[in-house]
Amino acid sequence: MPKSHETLPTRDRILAAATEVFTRQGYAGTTTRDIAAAAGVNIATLHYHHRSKEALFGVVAARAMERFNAVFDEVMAASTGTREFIRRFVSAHIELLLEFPYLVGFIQHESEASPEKFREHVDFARWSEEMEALMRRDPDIDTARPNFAGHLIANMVGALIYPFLFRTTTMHEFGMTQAAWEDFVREREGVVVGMIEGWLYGGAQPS
Amino acid sequence: MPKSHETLPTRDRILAAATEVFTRQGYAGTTTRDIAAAAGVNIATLHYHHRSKEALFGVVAARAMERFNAVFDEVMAASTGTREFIRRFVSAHIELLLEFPYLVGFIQHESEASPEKFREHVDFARWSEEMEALMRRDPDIDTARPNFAGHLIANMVGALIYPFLFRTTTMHEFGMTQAAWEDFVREREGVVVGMIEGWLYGGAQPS
DNA sequence: AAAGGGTTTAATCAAATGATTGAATCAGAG
DNA sequence: CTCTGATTCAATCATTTGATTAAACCCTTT
Repeated sequence: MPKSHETLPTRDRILAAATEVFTRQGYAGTTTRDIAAAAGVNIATLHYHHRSKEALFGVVAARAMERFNAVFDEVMAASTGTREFIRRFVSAHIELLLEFPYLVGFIQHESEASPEKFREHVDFARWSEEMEALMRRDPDIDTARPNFAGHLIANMVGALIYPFLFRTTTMHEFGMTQAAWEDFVREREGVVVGMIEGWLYGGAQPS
Repeated sequence: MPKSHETLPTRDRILAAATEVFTRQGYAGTTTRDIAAAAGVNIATLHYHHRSKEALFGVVAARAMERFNAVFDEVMAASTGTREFIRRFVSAHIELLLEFPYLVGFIQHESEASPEKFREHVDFARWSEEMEALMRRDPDIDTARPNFAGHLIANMVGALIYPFLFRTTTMHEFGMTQAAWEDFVREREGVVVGMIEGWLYGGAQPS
Protein backbone atom coordinates (compact mmCIF):
# COMPACT_ATOMS: atom_id res chain seq x y z
CA MET A 1 0.00 0.00 0.00
CA PRO A 2 1.38 3.42 -0.90
CA LYS A 3 2.01 5.89 1.88
CA SER A 4 -1.00 8.02 2.71
CA HIS A 5 -0.95 11.59 1.56
CA GLU A 6 -0.18 12.89 5.04
CA THR A 7 2.79 10.68 5.76
CA LEU A 8 4.55 11.26 2.45
CA PRO A 9 7.90 13.05 2.75
CA THR A 10 7.52 16.78 2.22
CA ARG A 11 9.42 16.73 -1.04
CA ASP A 12 7.05 14.13 -2.46
CA ARG A 13 3.97 15.81 -1.03
CA ILE A 14 4.96 18.96 -2.89
CA LEU A 15 5.51 16.96 -6.05
CA ALA A 16 2.11 15.31 -5.69
CA ALA A 17 0.46 18.68 -5.16
CA ALA A 18 2.32 20.13 -8.13
CA THR A 19 1.14 17.25 -10.30
CA GLU A 20 -2.43 17.81 -9.22
CA VAL A 21 -2.39 21.58 -9.77
CA PHE A 22 -0.22 21.70 -12.91
CA THR A 23 -2.26 19.05 -14.71
CA ARG A 24 -5.52 20.81 -13.86
CA GLN A 25 -4.53 24.43 -14.46
CA GLY A 26 -1.50 24.23 -16.75
CA TYR A 27 1.90 25.82 -16.23
CA ALA A 28 0.90 29.42 -16.83
CA GLY A 29 -2.30 29.07 -14.81
CA THR A 30 -0.48 27.78 -11.76
CA THR A 31 1.36 29.81 -9.12
CA THR A 32 3.92 28.41 -6.73
CA ARG A 33 1.57 29.60 -3.98
CA ASP A 34 -1.19 27.37 -5.38
CA ILE A 35 1.11 24.38 -5.15
CA ALA A 36 2.43 25.28 -1.71
CA ALA A 37 -1.12 25.69 -0.41
CA ALA A 38 -2.20 22.36 -1.93
CA ALA A 39 0.78 20.68 -0.30
CA GLY A 40 0.18 22.50 2.99
CA VAL A 41 3.64 24.04 3.15
CA ASN A 42 5.25 27.45 2.99
CA ILE A 43 6.44 28.84 -0.34
CA ALA A 44 10.00 28.83 0.95
CA THR A 45 9.70 25.12 1.75
CA LEU A 46 8.64 24.50 -1.81
CA HIS A 47 11.75 26.25 -3.09
CA TYR A 48 13.90 24.50 -0.51
CA HIS A 49 12.96 21.10 -1.92
CA HIS A 50 12.60 22.08 -5.57
CA ARG A 51 14.84 24.67 -7.19
CA SER A 52 12.19 26.52 -9.17
CA LYS A 53 8.70 26.42 -10.61
CA GLU A 54 10.18 25.32 -13.91
CA ALA A 55 12.22 22.51 -12.33
CA LEU A 56 9.11 21.27 -10.55
CA PHE A 57 7.18 21.41 -13.80
CA GLY A 58 9.93 19.49 -15.54
CA VAL A 59 9.59 16.59 -13.12
CA VAL A 60 5.79 16.59 -13.42
CA ALA A 61 5.95 16.65 -17.21
CA ALA A 62 8.56 13.90 -17.35
CA ARG A 63 6.54 11.63 -15.07
CA ALA A 64 3.38 12.29 -17.03
CA MET A 65 5.05 11.18 -20.25
CA GLU A 66 6.69 8.25 -18.48
CA ARG A 67 3.26 6.87 -17.66
CA PHE A 68 2.35 6.74 -21.32
CA ASN A 69 5.67 5.28 -22.34
CA ALA A 70 5.34 2.61 -19.66
CA VAL A 71 1.82 1.72 -20.78
CA PHE A 72 2.90 1.45 -24.39
CA ASP A 73 5.86 -0.77 -23.62
CA GLU A 74 3.77 -3.04 -21.39
CA VAL A 75 1.06 -3.34 -24.00
CA MET A 76 3.51 -4.01 -26.79
CA ALA A 77 5.43 -6.58 -24.77
CA ALA A 78 2.25 -8.43 -23.79
CA SER A 79 0.71 -8.52 -27.26
CA THR A 80 1.46 -11.23 -29.78
CA GLY A 81 -1.09 -10.29 -32.45
CA THR A 82 -2.68 -7.16 -33.83
CA ARG A 83 -6.12 -7.69 -32.32
CA GLU A 84 -4.63 -8.33 -28.92
CA PHE A 85 -2.54 -5.20 -29.23
CA ILE A 86 -5.51 -2.99 -30.12
CA ARG A 87 -7.55 -4.39 -27.26
CA ARG A 88 -4.77 -3.97 -24.71
CA PHE A 89 -3.82 -0.53 -25.99
CA VAL A 90 -7.33 0.85 -25.66
CA SER A 91 -8.04 -0.88 -22.39
CA ALA A 92 -4.80 0.16 -20.71
CA HIS A 93 -5.20 3.79 -21.70
CA ILE A 94 -8.77 4.00 -20.50
CA GLU A 95 -7.62 2.55 -17.21
CA LEU A 96 -4.76 5.05 -16.96
CA LEU A 97 -6.89 8.03 -17.89
CA LEU A 98 -9.70 7.13 -15.53
CA GLU A 99 -7.10 7.40 -12.80
CA PHE A 100 -5.61 10.67 -14.14
CA PRO A 101 -8.32 12.34 -16.21
CA TYR A 102 -6.38 15.56 -16.73
CA LEU A 103 -3.23 13.96 -18.13
CA VAL A 104 -4.17 14.21 -21.80
CA GLY A 105 -5.34 17.80 -21.74
CA PHE A 106 -2.25 18.73 -19.78
CA ILE A 107 0.15 17.10 -22.21
CA GLN A 108 -1.75 18.49 -25.18
CA HIS A 109 -1.66 22.06 -23.94
CA GLU A 110 1.88 22.11 -22.63
CA SER A 111 3.53 20.05 -25.35
CA GLU A 112 2.15 22.36 -28.02
CA ALA A 113 2.89 25.51 -26.00
CA SER A 114 6.48 24.48 -25.16
CA PRO A 115 7.47 21.57 -27.39
CA GLU A 116 11.10 21.80 -26.28
CA LYS A 117 10.14 20.75 -22.74
CA PHE A 118 8.59 17.52 -24.01
CA ARG A 119 10.69 16.48 -26.97
CA GLU A 120 13.08 14.37 -24.94
CA HIS A 121 10.25 12.41 -23.32
CA VAL A 122 8.14 11.84 -26.41
CA ASP A 123 8.77 8.91 -28.68
CA PHE A 124 5.70 8.58 -30.84
CA ALA A 125 7.97 7.83 -33.76
CA ARG A 126 9.15 4.63 -32.08
CA TRP A 127 5.57 3.73 -31.11
CA SER A 128 4.37 4.03 -34.64
CA GLU A 129 7.30 2.03 -35.99
CA GLU A 130 6.68 -0.82 -33.57
CA MET A 131 2.97 -0.80 -34.24
CA GLU A 132 3.53 -0.82 -37.95
CA ALA A 133 6.06 -3.65 -37.66
CA LEU A 134 3.55 -5.70 -35.68
CA MET A 135 0.76 -5.07 -38.15
CA ARG A 136 2.83 -5.82 -41.20
CA ARG A 137 2.94 -9.40 -39.96
CA ASP A 138 -0.88 -9.57 -40.14
CA PRO A 139 -1.79 -10.52 -43.72
CA ASP A 140 -5.35 -9.22 -43.29
CA ILE A 141 -4.17 -5.64 -42.76
CA ASP A 142 -3.22 -3.36 -45.63
CA THR A 143 -0.31 -1.47 -44.10
CA ALA A 144 0.62 -0.07 -47.49
CA ARG A 145 -2.12 2.56 -47.28
CA PRO A 146 -0.60 6.07 -47.32
CA ASN A 147 0.41 7.24 -43.85
CA PHE A 148 -0.98 4.03 -42.38
CA ALA A 149 0.59 4.41 -38.92
CA GLY A 150 -0.30 8.09 -38.70
CA HIS A 151 -3.94 7.47 -39.47
CA LEU A 152 -4.10 4.52 -37.10
CA ILE A 153 -2.78 6.62 -34.23
CA ALA A 154 -5.05 9.55 -35.07
CA ASN A 155 -8.10 7.30 -35.34
CA MET A 156 -7.46 5.23 -32.26
CA VAL A 157 -5.94 7.79 -29.92
CA GLY A 158 -8.30 10.54 -31.05
CA ALA A 159 -11.38 8.46 -30.35
CA LEU A 160 -9.83 7.29 -27.11
CA ILE A 161 -8.94 10.63 -25.56
CA TYR A 162 -11.97 12.66 -26.64
CA PRO A 163 -14.10 12.02 -23.52
CA PHE A 164 -11.18 12.95 -21.27
CA LEU A 165 -10.49 16.17 -23.15
CA PHE A 166 -14.10 17.29 -22.86
CA ARG A 167 -15.14 15.63 -19.64
CA THR A 168 -16.73 18.65 -17.99
CA THR A 169 -18.49 19.79 -21.13
CA THR A 170 -19.74 16.28 -21.92
CA MET A 171 -21.07 15.77 -18.42
CA HIS A 172 -22.80 19.13 -18.44
CA GLU A 173 -24.27 18.93 -21.95
CA PHE A 174 -25.60 15.42 -21.54
CA GLY A 175 -26.62 15.82 -17.92
CA MET A 176 -24.29 13.06 -16.78
CA THR A 177 -23.13 12.44 -13.25
CA GLN A 178 -19.48 11.56 -12.73
CA ALA A 179 -20.51 7.92 -12.46
CA ALA A 180 -22.52 8.04 -15.70
CA TRP A 181 -19.57 9.60 -17.47
CA GLU A 182 -17.30 6.83 -16.21
CA ASP A 183 -19.75 4.23 -17.45
CA PHE A 184 -19.76 5.95 -20.83
CA VAL A 185 -15.96 5.89 -20.89
CA ARG A 186 -15.82 2.19 -20.03
CA GLU A 187 -18.42 1.54 -22.69
CA ARG A 188 -16.10 3.20 -25.18
CA GLU A 189 -13.53 0.46 -24.78
CA GLY A 190 -15.58 -1.95 -26.86
CA VAL A 191 -16.79 0.76 -29.22
CA VAL A 192 -13.32 2.02 -30.07
CA VAL A 193 -11.86 -1.47 -30.43
CA GLY A 194 -14.73 -2.44 -32.71
CA MET A 195 -14.41 0.67 -34.83
CA ILE A 196 -10.63 0.34 -35.24
CA GLU A 197 -10.88 -3.35 -36.10
CA GLY A 198 -13.53 -2.47 -38.63
CA TRP A 199 -11.23 0.11 -40.15
CA LEU A 200 -8.21 -2.21 -40.13
CA TYR A 201 -9.92 -5.32 -41.45
CA GLY A 202 -12.47 -3.70 -43.72
CA GLY A 203 -15.54 -4.93 -41.92
CA ALA A 204 -14.84 -8.63 -41.44
CA GLN A 205 -14.44 -9.28 -37.74
CA PRO A 206 -13.76 -12.92 -36.93
CA SER A 207 -12.81 -12.97 -33.27
CA MET B 1 -12.57 41.13 -49.73
CA PRO B 2 -11.98 41.71 -46.00
CA LYS B 3 -10.09 44.79 -44.95
CA SER B 4 -6.36 44.22 -44.75
CA HIS B 5 -4.81 43.86 -41.34
CA GLU B 6 -3.41 47.37 -41.41
CA THR B 7 -6.58 49.20 -42.30
CA LEU B 8 -8.82 47.51 -39.75
CA PRO B 9 -10.24 49.82 -37.09
CA THR B 10 -8.10 49.78 -33.97
CA ARG B 11 -10.76 48.03 -31.91
CA ASP B 12 -10.90 45.18 -34.40
CA ARG B 13 -7.15 45.01 -34.81
CA ILE B 14 -6.86 44.51 -31.07
CA LEU B 15 -9.52 41.84 -31.21
CA ALA B 16 -7.73 40.07 -34.04
CA ALA B 17 -4.45 40.20 -32.13
CA ALA B 18 -6.19 38.94 -28.99
CA THR B 19 -7.66 36.04 -30.94
CA GLU B 20 -4.26 35.13 -32.30
CA VAL B 21 -2.48 35.31 -28.95
CA PHE B 22 -5.22 33.87 -26.73
CA THR B 23 -5.79 30.86 -28.96
CA ARG B 24 -2.07 30.11 -29.12
CA GLN B 25 -1.09 30.73 -25.51
CA GLY B 26 -4.32 30.40 -23.55
CA TYR B 27 -5.85 32.91 -21.15
CA ALA B 28 -3.37 32.47 -18.31
CA GLY B 29 -0.38 32.39 -20.66
CA THR B 30 -1.30 35.67 -22.28
CA THR B 31 -0.57 39.17 -20.99
CA THR B 32 -2.37 42.30 -22.12
CA ARG B 33 1.07 43.53 -23.18
CA ASP B 34 1.41 40.54 -25.52
CA ILE B 35 -1.86 41.47 -27.18
CA ALA B 36 -1.09 45.18 -27.34
CA ALA B 37 2.28 44.44 -28.93
CA ALA B 38 0.73 42.07 -31.46
CA ALA B 39 -1.83 44.73 -32.35
CA GLY B 40 0.82 47.44 -32.45
CA VAL B 41 -0.87 49.65 -29.89
CA ASN B 42 -0.31 50.94 -26.39
CA ILE B 43 -1.67 49.01 -23.40
CA ALA B 44 -3.86 51.99 -22.54
CA THR B 45 -5.36 51.90 -26.04
CA LEU B 46 -6.22 48.26 -25.51
CA HIS B 47 -8.08 49.12 -22.32
CA TYR B 48 -9.71 52.11 -23.97
CA HIS B 49 -11.38 49.89 -26.56
CA HIS B 50 -11.92 46.82 -24.39
CA ARG B 51 -12.77 47.12 -20.73
CA SER B 52 -10.54 44.35 -19.44
CA LYS B 53 -8.51 41.27 -20.31
CA GLU B 54 -11.45 39.15 -19.29
CA ALA B 55 -13.92 41.09 -21.44
CA LEU B 56 -11.59 40.71 -24.42
CA PHE B 57 -11.28 37.02 -23.73
CA GLY B 58 -15.05 36.71 -23.53
CA VAL B 59 -15.43 38.08 -27.05
CA VAL B 60 -12.68 35.81 -28.41
CA ALA B 61 -14.21 32.74 -26.75
CA ALA B 62 -17.71 33.58 -27.98
CA ARG B 63 -16.54 34.04 -31.57
CA ALA B 64 -14.53 30.83 -31.44
CA MET B 65 -17.61 28.85 -30.42
CA GLU B 66 -19.73 30.73 -32.96
CA ARG B 67 -17.57 29.36 -35.74
CA PHE B 68 -18.33 25.81 -34.70
CA ASN B 69 -22.00 26.49 -34.23
CA ALA B 70 -22.18 28.10 -37.66
CA VAL B 71 -20.41 25.15 -39.28
CA PHE B 72 -22.74 22.68 -37.65
CA ASP B 73 -25.87 24.55 -38.67
CA GLU B 74 -24.67 24.92 -42.25
CA VAL B 75 -23.75 21.24 -42.48
CA MET B 76 -27.04 20.12 -40.98
CA ALA B 77 -29.08 22.41 -43.20
CA ALA B 78 -27.29 21.24 -46.34
CA SER B 79 -27.51 17.51 -45.60
CA THR B 80 -30.46 15.36 -46.52
CA GLY B 81 -29.07 11.95 -45.64
CA THR B 82 -26.70 10.47 -43.09
CA ARG B 83 -23.82 9.80 -45.45
CA GLU B 84 -23.99 13.33 -46.78
CA PHE B 85 -24.01 14.70 -43.26
CA ILE B 86 -20.94 12.72 -42.21
CA ARG B 87 -19.05 13.78 -45.32
CA ARG B 88 -19.95 17.44 -44.93
CA PHE B 89 -19.33 17.46 -41.21
CA VAL B 90 -15.81 16.07 -41.52
CA SER B 91 -14.95 18.15 -44.57
CA ALA B 92 -16.22 21.44 -43.15
CA HIS B 93 -14.37 20.98 -39.88
CA ILE B 94 -11.09 20.11 -41.57
CA GLU B 95 -11.48 23.24 -43.66
CA LEU B 96 -12.22 25.37 -40.60
CA LEU B 97 -9.37 23.94 -38.57
CA LEU B 98 -6.83 24.25 -41.34
CA GLU B 99 -7.62 27.97 -41.25
CA PHE B 100 -7.51 28.17 -37.43
CA PRO B 101 -5.34 25.27 -36.24
CA TYR B 102 -5.30 26.40 -32.61
CA LEU B 103 -9.06 26.66 -32.16
CA VAL B 104 -9.62 23.15 -30.81
CA GLY B 105 -6.79 23.17 -28.31
CA PHE B 106 -7.89 26.59 -27.15
CA ILE B 107 -11.49 25.58 -26.60
CA GLN B 108 -10.44 22.32 -24.97
CA HIS B 109 -8.14 23.97 -22.47
CA GLU B 110 -10.27 26.96 -21.61
CA SER B 111 -13.65 25.25 -21.58
CA GLU B 112 -12.39 22.68 -19.12
CA ALA B 113 -10.51 25.25 -17.03
CA SER B 114 -13.44 27.69 -16.87
CA PRO B 115 -16.59 25.90 -17.99
CA GLU B 116 -18.78 28.80 -16.87
CA LYS B 117 -17.27 31.05 -19.53
CA PHE B 118 -18.30 28.65 -22.29
CA ARG B 119 -21.58 27.13 -21.14
CA GLU B 120 -23.73 29.75 -22.81
CA HIS B 121 -22.04 29.28 -26.19
CA VAL B 122 -21.92 25.48 -26.20
CA ASP B 123 -24.83 23.47 -27.48
CA PHE B 124 -23.49 19.99 -28.05
CA ALA B 125 -26.73 18.64 -26.63
CA ARG B 126 -28.70 20.14 -29.52
CA TRP B 127 -26.10 18.90 -32.00
CA SER B 128 -26.37 15.36 -30.78
CA GLU B 129 -30.17 15.49 -30.79
CA GLU B 130 -30.30 16.73 -34.37
CA MET B 131 -27.73 14.18 -35.49
CA GLU B 132 -29.58 11.38 -33.80
CA ALA B 133 -32.88 12.49 -35.29
CA LEU B 134 -31.33 12.48 -38.75
CA MET B 135 -29.83 9.05 -38.31
CA ARG B 136 -32.96 7.49 -36.90
CA ARG B 137 -34.46 7.98 -40.34
CA ASP B 138 -31.75 5.79 -41.85
CA PRO B 139 -32.93 2.18 -41.54
CA ASP B 140 -29.38 0.85 -41.96
CA ILE B 141 -28.16 2.50 -38.77
CA ASP B 142 -28.76 1.00 -35.36
CA THR B 143 -29.37 4.12 -33.30
CA ALA B 144 -30.61 2.01 -30.41
CA ARG B 145 -27.07 1.19 -29.35
CA PRO B 146 -26.37 2.51 -25.84
CA ASN B 147 -25.19 6.15 -25.89
CA PHE B 148 -25.27 6.09 -29.69
CA ALA B 149 -24.94 9.85 -30.19
CA GLY B 150 -22.24 10.18 -27.54
CA HIS B 151 -20.10 7.48 -29.13
CA LEU B 152 -20.64 8.89 -32.60
CA ILE B 153 -19.42 12.33 -31.54
CA ALA B 154 -16.48 10.89 -29.63
CA ASN B 155 -15.46 8.67 -32.54
CA MET B 156 -15.89 11.24 -35.27
CA VAL B 157 -14.79 14.41 -33.52
CA GLY B 158 -11.97 12.67 -31.67
CA ALA B 159 -10.48 11.25 -34.86
CA LEU B 160 -11.04 14.60 -36.55
CA ILE B 161 -9.34 16.91 -34.06
CA TYR B 162 -6.38 14.72 -33.10
CA PRO B 163 -3.92 16.07 -35.71
CA PHE B 164 -4.78 19.65 -34.74
CA LEU B 165 -4.30 18.99 -31.05
CA PHE B 166 -0.87 17.46 -31.61
CA ARG B 167 0.27 19.32 -34.70
CA THR B 168 3.71 20.33 -33.46
CA THR B 169 4.44 16.95 -31.92
CA THR B 170 3.21 15.07 -34.99
CA MET B 171 5.28 17.19 -37.34
CA HIS B 172 8.37 16.78 -35.20
CA GLU B 173 8.03 13.07 -34.49
CA PHE B 174 7.32 12.13 -38.08
CA GLY B 175 9.69 14.66 -39.58
CA MET B 176 6.91 16.39 -41.47
CA THR B 177 7.04 19.84 -42.96
CA GLN B 178 4.02 22.08 -42.52
CA ALA B 179 2.96 21.16 -46.06
CA ALA B 180 3.32 17.43 -45.40
CA TRP B 181 1.23 17.79 -42.26
CA GLU B 182 -1.48 19.60 -44.21
CA ASP B 183 -1.48 16.84 -46.80
CA PHE B 184 -1.85 14.31 -44.00
CA VAL B 185 -4.78 16.26 -42.57
CA ARG B 186 -6.53 16.46 -45.94
CA GLU B 187 -5.94 12.75 -46.39
CA ARG B 188 -7.74 12.20 -43.12
CA GLU B 189 -10.99 13.45 -44.59
CA GLY B 190 -11.52 10.22 -46.52
CA VAL B 191 -10.06 8.07 -43.78
CA VAL B 192 -12.33 9.42 -41.05
CA VAL B 193 -15.43 9.33 -43.25
CA GLY B 194 -14.65 5.74 -44.22
CA MET B 195 -14.04 4.66 -40.66
CA ILE B 196 -17.21 6.28 -39.32
CA GLU B 197 -19.32 4.84 -42.12
CA GLY B 198 -17.81 1.46 -41.37
CA TRP B 199 -18.76 1.85 -37.75
CA LEU B 200 -22.27 3.08 -38.54
CA TYR B 201 -23.12 0.58 -41.25
CA GLY B 202 -21.16 -2.38 -40.01
CA GLY B 203 -18.85 -2.70 -42.95
CA ALA B 204 -21.15 -2.45 -45.97
CA GLN B 205 -20.30 0.71 -47.84
CA PRO B 206 -22.39 1.20 -50.98
CA SER B 207 -21.72 4.74 -52.10
C1' DA C 1 21.69 19.74 28.00
C1' DA C 2 24.32 21.44 24.42
C1' DA C 3 25.67 21.27 19.60
C1' DG C 4 24.57 20.99 14.97
C1' DG C 5 22.40 19.81 10.73
C1' DG C 6 18.30 19.56 8.36
C1' DT C 7 13.68 21.69 7.80
C1' DT C 8 10.13 25.24 8.10
C1' DT C 9 8.50 29.82 8.32
C1' DA C 10 7.39 35.02 8.29
C1' DA C 11 9.01 38.73 6.02
C1' DT C 12 10.80 40.69 2.12
C1' DC C 13 12.55 41.73 -2.72
C1' DA C 14 12.47 42.58 -7.63
C1' DA C 15 10.07 41.83 -11.68
C1' DA C 16 5.82 41.24 -14.08
C1' DT C 17 1.12 42.38 -14.80
C1' DG C 18 -3.77 44.39 -15.13
C1' DA C 19 -5.38 48.71 -15.09
C1' DT C 20 -5.58 53.95 -14.75
C1' DT C 21 -4.23 58.84 -15.27
C1' DG C 22 -3.37 63.03 -17.50
C1' DA C 23 -1.27 64.97 -21.15
C1' DA C 24 -0.63 64.92 -26.14
C1' DT C 25 -2.42 64.06 -30.81
C1' DC C 26 -5.70 63.76 -34.40
C1' DA C 27 -9.91 64.55 -37.20
C1' DG C 28 -13.99 66.76 -38.29
C1' DA C 29 -17.40 70.79 -37.59
C1' DG C 30 -18.20 75.49 -37.60
C1' DC D 1 -8.05 78.58 -37.98
C1' DT D 2 -10.11 77.06 -33.73
C1' DC D 3 -12.86 74.46 -30.92
C1' DT D 4 -14.34 69.85 -29.46
C1' DG D 5 -14.59 65.14 -28.76
C1' DA D 6 -12.44 60.89 -29.72
C1' DT D 7 -8.13 58.46 -29.68
C1' DT D 8 -3.39 57.37 -28.38
C1' DC D 9 0.52 57.26 -25.41
C1' DA D 10 4.22 57.61 -21.65
C1' DA D 11 4.22 57.24 -17.03
C1' DT D 12 2.50 55.36 -13.04
C1' DC D 13 -0.14 52.50 -9.49
C1' DA D 14 -1.44 48.50 -6.84
C1' DT D 15 -1.26 43.71 -6.80
C1' DT D 16 0.57 39.34 -7.89
C1' DT D 17 4.23 36.27 -8.37
C1' DG D 18 8.80 33.67 -8.39
C1' DA D 19 12.35 33.60 -5.43
C1' DT D 20 15.43 34.68 -1.28
C1' DT D 21 16.82 35.74 3.47
C1' DA D 22 17.43 35.24 8.17
C1' DA D 23 15.48 33.60 12.05
C1' DA D 24 13.03 29.90 14.39
C1' DC D 25 12.15 25.09 14.98
C1' DC D 26 12.86 20.13 15.31
C1' DC D 27 15.44 16.01 15.87
C1' DT D 28 19.42 13.30 16.51
C1' DT D 29 24.02 12.80 18.47
C1' DT D 30 27.20 13.37 22.01
